[in-house]
Amino acid sequence: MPHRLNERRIAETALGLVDAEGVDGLSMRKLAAALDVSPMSLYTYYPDREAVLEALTQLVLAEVDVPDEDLDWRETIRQIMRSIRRVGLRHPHVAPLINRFPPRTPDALAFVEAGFRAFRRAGFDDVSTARCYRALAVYSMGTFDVELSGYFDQHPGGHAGTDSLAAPSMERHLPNLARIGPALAGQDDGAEFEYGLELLLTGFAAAMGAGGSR
Amino acid sequence: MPHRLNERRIAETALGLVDAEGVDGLSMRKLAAALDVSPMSLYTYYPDREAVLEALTQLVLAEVDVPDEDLDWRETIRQIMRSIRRVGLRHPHVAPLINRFPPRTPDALAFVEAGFRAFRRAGFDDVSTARCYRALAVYSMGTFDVELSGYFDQHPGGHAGTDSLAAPSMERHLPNLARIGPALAGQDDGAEFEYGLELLLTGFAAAMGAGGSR
DNA sequence: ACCTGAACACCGTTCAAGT
DNA sequence: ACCTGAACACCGTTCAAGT
Repeated sequence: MPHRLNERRIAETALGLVDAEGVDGLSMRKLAAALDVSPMSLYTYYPDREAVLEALTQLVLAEVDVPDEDLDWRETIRQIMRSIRRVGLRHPHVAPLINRFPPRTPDALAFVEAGFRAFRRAGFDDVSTARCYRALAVYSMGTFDVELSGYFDQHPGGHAGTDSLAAPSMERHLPNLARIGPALAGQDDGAEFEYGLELLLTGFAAAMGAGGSR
Repeated sequence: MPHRLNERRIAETALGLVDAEGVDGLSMRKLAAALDVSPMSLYTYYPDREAVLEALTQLVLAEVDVPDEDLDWRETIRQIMRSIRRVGLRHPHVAPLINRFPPRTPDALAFVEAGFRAFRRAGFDDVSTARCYRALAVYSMGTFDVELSGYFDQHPGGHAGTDSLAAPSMERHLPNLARIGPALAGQDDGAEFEYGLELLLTGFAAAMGAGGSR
């Protein structure tokens, strides 16, 4: 009765390691050590390290909340998108993996199905729904990219470049960048997320009204 | 007169390796071999592998075209965004790096400055310009994520899952996903990109008219 | 300063073998 | 089937040394 290894326990332990030390901090050897087994025993359950990363991503995607069924389609999408963002903020090191591995397990697909249901209830046809889903996927992934890796923190003109030696030369050659930098650095992540989200929802609604499906 | 090593030549050779073999295919040892020097000589020019990846990304960002100055602001943004997408398609293995490393060199920042100029000419204030720029950054990065890694090709309900053994059970438990899958698989990347882009531009224009800056 | 070879501390995964 | 230890073919980077 030694170790009771199984797919789920391996994925959960791997998720803990990635949350704690980042994706690069997850090695098959460290994972095995954390489970108190030999490295090669993991290969009974997963063909390679990539499969472990995919599996741990499914666990995280399953954390996305499914809204109540009686909501307006806009509010349903808002709640799903906000929950996705919260999950990303809770697992910042997993966010890049979410952008690589689509949901696959039934638990991970629950929020996708819920979103599709909302569009259908609202009268969107399948092609329009696919189009909206794609736009929302693009938006959540892009949000992870800019928000969770401090993209604008390192962006010249933002906080980083302001008081560097290069600043005078930047004002000369890139005056607009220099002027807009502070506005970029002062952005509120949550507010910008809501702004873009409403912009998408408004666009979807307009396409609907113009004859998207009826 | 041996090797004439320098920052740029290293970055260009590294870009060639990444284009050919992917990010994982770039090792300091292989890069050194391609330049016919010892691995450690690279560390005279770059502190570590990460810095080499950042440098090669700057080279790629510098490939983005800067539109003519006499264009409408919408058309300026369209042309910049399309050029970014083309650059990503030309260097698919570099796209994930573009999502991690902001433009830093003057050449890489040229298109950013051009975009800021266009917004300014159109009367956007700095805060609105920063907001639009962020939304466009989110959009281009999300586009790279979904388009260049075949996100929807592996997505259940799309091409992959259709004729698998799990299909019947999926139709039972995730009926909307099953129905919308084909529409997702049939999407035209270019058309969807244009759709989302117009949606953003329309939203920006509406915010302007409603008193964004005047 | 620029470049080197040797070494250190790791990797993922294959293999042959055990139960 | 499940798990093991040893080995292979790599890594990035430190170090001490050369010019």
